[in-house]
Amino acid sequence: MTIDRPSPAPGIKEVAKRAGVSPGTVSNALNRPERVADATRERVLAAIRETGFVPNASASRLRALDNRAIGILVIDVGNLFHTSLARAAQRVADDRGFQAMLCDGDREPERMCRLIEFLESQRVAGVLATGSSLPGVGERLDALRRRGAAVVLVDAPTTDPGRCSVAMDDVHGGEIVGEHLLEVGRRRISYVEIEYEFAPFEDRLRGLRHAVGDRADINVVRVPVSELEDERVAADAVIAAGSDAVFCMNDHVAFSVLRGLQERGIRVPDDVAVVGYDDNEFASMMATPLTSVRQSAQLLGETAARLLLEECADEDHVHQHITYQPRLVARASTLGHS
Amino acid sequence: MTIDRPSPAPGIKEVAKRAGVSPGTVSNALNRPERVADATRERVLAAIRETGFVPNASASRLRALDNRAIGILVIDVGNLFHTSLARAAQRVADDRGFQAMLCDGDREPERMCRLIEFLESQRVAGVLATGSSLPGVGERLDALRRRGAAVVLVDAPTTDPGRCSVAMDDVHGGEIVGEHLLEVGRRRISYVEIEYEFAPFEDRLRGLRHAVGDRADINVVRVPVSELEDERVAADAVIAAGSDAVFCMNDHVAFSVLRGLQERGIRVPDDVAVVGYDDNEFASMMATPLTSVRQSAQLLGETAARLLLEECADEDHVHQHITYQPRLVARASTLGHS
DNA sequence: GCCAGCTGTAAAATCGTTTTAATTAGACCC
DNA sequence: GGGTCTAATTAAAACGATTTTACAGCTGGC
Repeated sequence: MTIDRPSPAPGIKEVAKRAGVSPGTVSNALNRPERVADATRERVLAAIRETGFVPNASASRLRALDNRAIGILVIDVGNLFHTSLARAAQRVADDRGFQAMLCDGDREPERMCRLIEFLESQRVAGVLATGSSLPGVGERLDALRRRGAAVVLVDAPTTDPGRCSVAMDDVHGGEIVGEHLLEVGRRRISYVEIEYEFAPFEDRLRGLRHAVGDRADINVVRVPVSELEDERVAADAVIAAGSDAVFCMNDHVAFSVLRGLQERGIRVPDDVAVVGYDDNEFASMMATPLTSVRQSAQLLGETAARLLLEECADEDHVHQHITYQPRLVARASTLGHS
Repeated sequence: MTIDRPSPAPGIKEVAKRAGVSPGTVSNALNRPERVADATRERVLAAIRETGFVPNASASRLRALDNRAIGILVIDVGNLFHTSLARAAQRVADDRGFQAMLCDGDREPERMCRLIEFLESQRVAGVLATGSSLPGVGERLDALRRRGAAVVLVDAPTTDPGRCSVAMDDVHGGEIVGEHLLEVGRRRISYVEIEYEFAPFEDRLRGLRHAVGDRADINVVRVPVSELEDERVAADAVIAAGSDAVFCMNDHVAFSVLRGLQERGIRVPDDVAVVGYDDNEFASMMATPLTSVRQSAQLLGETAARLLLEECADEDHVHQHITYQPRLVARASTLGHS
């Protein structure tokens, strides 16, 4: 038995020879069908099928002037919020014939910087980015933009006239949580966030402070990224502070706080009320359904992608800043069993 | 105020001119530092920093003989199992200096085929793929392999001598669920799967049938992909069949079945026991903690990536087939409140 | 002083496609 | 029948890097 040596990929020249035309015509048959006679086109397509030709994207992009590739950069694909955002954006890109490259920052700012550099090396037409307020990331995105790429920021409400942005109003998100916790009679609130310089998290805290004023004490707990897996760390800090409510900067953290509190025998919401953020698909399924702030990742992703592609296509595109308002979904983790 | 026109990306020639060397030397300074004098190298690196030069990846890949890029193809990044698998693989690639392109099939087999074609057009050195048993996907992967790319299959236990594979023993996974359900006294079992020709799902059913023999009735429920969002569809089918247990082919489906049953007032596990598959991070956090079959996505992803990169590097690499055994994690959804 | 051997750099070829400019072949009109 | 136009195709240049090949400048041994 002979092993079939991997044969090198057939190039446009082999296709041309087989179809009895020149390489240029093959390219035209694929990219500008109107320029080539129907009969020839048929012959070329047949030759492509027979040879299994798949164009070398590197060569195409090197010469072609229009570039139908974009990058989608998310902080953490393991986080459902980012996953749906990315996926919604990708669908939009797909529909319009753009190739989206999904990049996962894995919660590490320097990895995100490396990914932006990767996208720059790919010479993508544009980038849809989350996490622009993380250290170094914004600067790198600016450099990309100066190079001519379209950049749309998600999750960073900005008034930067040089680009588009789509965001949720995180300050308001924090406010409605504050109001809700006051309503259910809480006066000692812990705010749990990842130890991370990330603007939306700061905004949520600011909103919380603003809504609460001096009607409640606020205690801030910062969990190092490395200890995120250990649910007891955050829960213990909350217990130590003697809080009667916890506001977590996202649902994932809230879930682990819920579990940590449960392990310590703390009752939710009787002893401590818990609020999350994002209202992901699991919030309502928890043992104690989680009160959370709903923001539609899908809407954000779609809108951002639409703006990005518009900017990639239109030479004189007008930048926009869109801010959506989140809303509170109250459940048992603050209301008790009703 | 003047708007800075986006200046085109500086090329290797500008860098060369600024450093007072030839373009070839710039390339050598970056890719084969040992060939260039230290002083020259320093000058080149300085010029690169000053110009903000980022190599055009298309041009590099076009000429360069070694290709340090791989593709990671998952069926569904929205599914936590696939997310952790992809991420673990990506970390391995990262560590070894490979650029991984993450591709999300979005649960659509033809989208997966398009993505494989995309990876082929990128001329990646290898692909780590899930879902090879989906219609069309396997064929497309074969074509890719014939072209010379390394392909490692995850989630498809195969004895194909032409490539590596890493998988969980899904038949055994089905068996341990069957045994467990018999142990807790169930005799009318529904197996819920997505309407999808996917080998692992069939294997789990086969294992279930094998373990149960004629000691219990098995009823198969196939949910169309389109109705996955509606939790009542699967739950109602289970209720209609009069089952006292449901085995769902993954945790996501189990969660929605749990919710559907709850909406209908069915008690879990008193009326119906529920078992999932994957044992993802939320299984233990549900209102009724979910009995599930644990398989380490991380282990699969890491191992597969390691094999893939080994194959990309080694000319004469020996193919391996690794199968891991899953184990059952029993919780309240089959045991009741203990 | 000559030549071999070695280093570091430069010049030129190359990768596979797209684009531009040039060419050919008909068609049409007066 | 000559000239103009248009449509279809081809030949060749271009894209921006890497790789190969050639060359210049030293070193050191005889």
